[in-house]
Amino acid sequence: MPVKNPSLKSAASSTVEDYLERILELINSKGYARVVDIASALKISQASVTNMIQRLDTEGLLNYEKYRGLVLTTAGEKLARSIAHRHQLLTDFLKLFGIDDDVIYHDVEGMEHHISPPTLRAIEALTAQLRRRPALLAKLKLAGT
Amino acid sequence: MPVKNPSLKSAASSTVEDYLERILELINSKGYARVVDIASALKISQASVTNMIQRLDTEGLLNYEKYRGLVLTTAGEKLARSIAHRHQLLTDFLKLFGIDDDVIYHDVEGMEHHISPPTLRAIEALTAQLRRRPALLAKLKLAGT
DNA sequence: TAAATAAGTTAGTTTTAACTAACTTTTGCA
DNA sequence: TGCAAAAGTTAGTTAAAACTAACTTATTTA
Ligand SMILES: [Mn+2]
Ligand SMILES: [Mn+2]
Ligand SMILES: [Mn+2]
Ligand SMILES: [Mn+2]
Repeated sequence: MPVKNPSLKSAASSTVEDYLERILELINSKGYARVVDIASALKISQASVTNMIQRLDTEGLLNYEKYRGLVLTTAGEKLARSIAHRHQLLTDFLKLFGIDDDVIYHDVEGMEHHISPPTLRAIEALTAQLRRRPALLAKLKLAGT
Repeated sequence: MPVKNPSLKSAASSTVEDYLERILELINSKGYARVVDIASALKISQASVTNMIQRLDTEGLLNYEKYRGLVLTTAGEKLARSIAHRHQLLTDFLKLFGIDDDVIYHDVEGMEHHISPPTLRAIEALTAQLRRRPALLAKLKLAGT
C-alpha cells in the first residue's frame, strides 16, 4: 500500500528517509558515511546501498564520487536533520512512559514516516507539558503494569 | 524497507491489515463486503482486491466463494477487530489536540501498523488521563496555533 | 611494493503489491 | 426471459526495493 507521505517538503519515501537518517547519523558520529556502514546500519546489502546512493545523488540530496565517498547537499542535510529531529521528538515522547528502549526504537523507526507536521507539533507540546507533571506520568506508568 | 511488525499475534503486513480493516468496516456498515466496495475504499483496482481476497482465504482469515462473497473466519474477525480497535485508540488520542480530521485519518492510517502493544497501551492510558484534564488540553491547543 | 583483503560496483534476479486488458459470471430491467 | 450493465476473475505487466554473484577499485600488510 503506497501511502503518500506529505510530512516533509520534498516528499521522500520511507526508504529514502531511513537512508538519509542513517547517513546523517554516521556523519555525525564518525565524520563520514561509507557504503559498508550504511549497509550494516540498515541491515541490507552493500549493493542496495550503492544503488540508493546513486539515486540520492541524482535527486540532488547528496554528492557522490564513485569509490570515494559522499557528502550531503544543503537540501539533503536539511532534510536529514528534519528526519532526525522528528525521530528524536517521537522518542522523547515514548520515553515518558517507561516503554523498553528496543520497543521504542522499533515503533519510532516505523511510525516516524507517517507523522504529519501538525501531529508532530502536538506531540512535541504534549511532551513538554507532561515533563512538568511527574505525578501524572507516575500514574501512567502504574497503569502500564 | 520491510519493517517487521510484531504488534499483532499473526504478523500481518500493513497491506493485509488495511484490507482486513476495510472489510470489517464494510461488514459492519452494510452487512457484507464486496470486491467493488473494498476496491473503492482502498482506492485500488478490483483485480488487486480479488487477488488479495484469495490470499486471505488461503491464509485462513476469511472464507471466499468465487463470484459470491466472503465471510471472515474467527481468526480473521479477531484480527480485524484488533486492527480496528488500534485505529480507534490512535484516533481518539490525536483528536485531543484539535488536529484536522483528514490529517488524523491520514496519520493514523499510516502509523497504526507500526505501533506495538506496549506503546498502544501507553497511549490509551494517556488519552484517558488527558480527558480528565481539560485545562492541560486547552494549553496544548493554544500551543498549536 | 606486491599480494591479500576490504570496500564498492554492476548486472541480473526476486518479492510484493500494485496495474491494465480481456474474459466470465451475476444482476437488473425492458 | 433475454440482454445489457455491473461485478468479479485471470493473465500478464510494472515499479520499488530488496537480493546474489561476479567483477573492479582501494587499502592494508607482509
Ligand atoms: Mn528514525
Ligand atoms: Mn524509519
Ligand atoms: Mn486504520
Ligand atoms: Mn492503515
